[in-house]
Amino acid sequence: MLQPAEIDTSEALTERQQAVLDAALRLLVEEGDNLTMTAVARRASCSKETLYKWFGDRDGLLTATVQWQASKVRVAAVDRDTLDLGSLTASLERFASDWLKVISSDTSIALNRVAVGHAGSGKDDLGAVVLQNGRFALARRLKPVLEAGRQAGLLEFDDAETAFRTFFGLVGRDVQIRLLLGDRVELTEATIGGDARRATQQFLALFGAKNRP
Amino acid sequence: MLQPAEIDTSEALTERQQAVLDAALRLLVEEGDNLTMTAVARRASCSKETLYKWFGDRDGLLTATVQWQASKVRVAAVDRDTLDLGSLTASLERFASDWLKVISSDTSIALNRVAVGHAGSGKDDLGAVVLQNGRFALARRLKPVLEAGRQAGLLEFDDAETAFRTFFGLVGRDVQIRLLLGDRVELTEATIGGDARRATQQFLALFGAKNRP
DNA sequence: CAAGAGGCGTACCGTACGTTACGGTTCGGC
DNA sequence: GCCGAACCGTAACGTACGGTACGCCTCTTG
Repeated sequence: MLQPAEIDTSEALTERQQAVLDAALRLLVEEGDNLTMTAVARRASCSKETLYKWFGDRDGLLTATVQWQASKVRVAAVDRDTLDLGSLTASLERFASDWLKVISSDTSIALNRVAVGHAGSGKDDLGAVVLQNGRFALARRLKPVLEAGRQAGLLEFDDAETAFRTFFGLVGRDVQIRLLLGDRVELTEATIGGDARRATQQFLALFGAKNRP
Repeated sequence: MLQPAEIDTSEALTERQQAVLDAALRLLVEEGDNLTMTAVARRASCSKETLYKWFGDRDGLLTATVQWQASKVRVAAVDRDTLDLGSLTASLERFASDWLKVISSDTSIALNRVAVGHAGSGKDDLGAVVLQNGRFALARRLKPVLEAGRQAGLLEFDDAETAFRTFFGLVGRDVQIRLLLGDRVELTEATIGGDARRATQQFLALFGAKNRP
């Protein structure tokens, strides 16, 4: 397991700095890891000296960019006052659909690509950041729902982590690795919805309580 | 979908050339994508000129290395003369276990990392090569087993591709992306075996025929 | 043994890019 | 209106690395 790498999203970012990071982000999506500091400066209409003053060096800029994007995708957790099979199903489908939308987005693909590329040559911890705000953030948001489902007698499982990982696998399947490797998987709004429903039904078939309350 | 990118594994590789590629492979595992031609030459005890003569340029060397590794992991397909639930289960577990072993190996992680890094900046087609010899090769080997299971009345599904992708998801779950991003997932022989059994049971629960023959 | 090919080691070139330095401009505060 | 700080644009520096050239060695072939 990696370090918590807790992100304090605020960190006092100026409007201007956020704009610069947005520019860097757009450039990252277009150019991948071979963006240059000069290009970022030009795109953001700022000087390189400012970039170095604000972010230290190239790696600093990259991590700041990744964290900045991460701070934007924070999705609201689902409310669970009245929990019946219908609302549980809806929640799971919503999570699945949101997740598929995220991992198939241009920015997510670009960010994961550079993070994967940087992992191993342990210069920075982009991988940890992406992991924390991707896979682990999803787990943190979904597990309460699973626990609530178990409390309500709708789900049966021993370990929430294992249940979550199964759901994760049923939803994502081969999509993320294929996208990262450059395969153009067709993911329209419709197929995402269908996949979300299918994954949810499969999950319920595996972990749904046999005798409902 | 990417181009077929059919690999002719032989391509007349000299013993010496294979040795050079092995050196490059080892270096790739150690250094990641920032290996230099000089380092490869030194490690392989050959001159850079030879590298360029044999492989054209850096990308050529990389693709040759990836293909060379790919040509080594070709796993034998399972025989299926007597197909009952026991042998089908064993086959599936074996596939799952082999697959987990592959994706958690150092070389696979390194290769996937550089392929992911290169995808998008469409210089070469490392992503296609890795995909063909990874995810798609697995599908080609596993689908006949699934079809045979259906023929024998042990499995029920409409689309073999969909069934395969579900199996893929149940086996891999979050393992590959976590490994690629640098998370140190604990994957001992024992846990791999357990995961393979669990995934297989879940798959059978979802796609096993209700009334066995 | 002579000739030539293939290959090793190394020096070298060109370039791209990270990083730094500097002059000019805007802008808020006195 | 003046001062200093922040910042823009750009030029300059240093280095790392992809790619090439060349001299020397070794081994095969006639």
